[in-house]
Amino acid sequence: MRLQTVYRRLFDHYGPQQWWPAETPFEVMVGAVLSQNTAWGNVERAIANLKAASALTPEAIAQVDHDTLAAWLRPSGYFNIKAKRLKNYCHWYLAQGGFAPLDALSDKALRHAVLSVNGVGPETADDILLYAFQRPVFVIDAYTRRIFSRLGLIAQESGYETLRRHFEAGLQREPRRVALFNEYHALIVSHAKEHCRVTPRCNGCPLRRDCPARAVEPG
DNA sequence: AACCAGGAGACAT
DNA sequence: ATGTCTCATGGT
Repeated sequence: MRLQTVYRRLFDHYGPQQWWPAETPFEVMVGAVLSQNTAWGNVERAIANLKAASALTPEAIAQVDHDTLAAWLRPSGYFNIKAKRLKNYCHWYLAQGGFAPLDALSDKALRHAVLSVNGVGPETADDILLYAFQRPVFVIDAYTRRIFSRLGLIAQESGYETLRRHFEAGLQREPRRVALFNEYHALIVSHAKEHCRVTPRCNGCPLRRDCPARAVEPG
């Protein structure tokens, strides 16, 4: 089955997703770090804390002391390490001069720059590139691996870069790649939450005709 | 009451 | 290059 076919089925079933759920590019960046291996609802609580403290700015996060920041981040889990990572990111972001100078970089240069921040790995970097900078990178996450390996379209043991290139190459000829990659990743997350968790819930799954996992829970 | 959630880094091998 | 640990809250 082609990647385009999976996309069409997901879109027809779930509709447009309107991602990323954030009001500004900087909020996307913060959410990208806080969402590492964490349920999104918990991320929202932490971001609400930052907003309530008027601290959802790179300056505020860079300047506040560790314990205060960690307390705001508490609901999103890993609050000590995420406080460090967020501070790392904000110090770097301010040192670069903020959004505009970074936005002037090429896709490749920007990705390399964002990845240089300690605490920003490949998925977090690609969240930031796609959803904050509108660059055509395909985000790979645990859901993507799970769904497409269950469909038999990828090997589960493939590394991040291998998978990213596979998706980007498979969708190379599509028009409006940024909008497509944006919507595709969001649809993957919505689909995983409803039907493709660790223990699959295949009843009503729009991909079940082609998914071997349906045998686990006949639907 | 285990299991899971929109990962990444440090470290050893 | 690849495998194992750690980090931690909140919902199911």
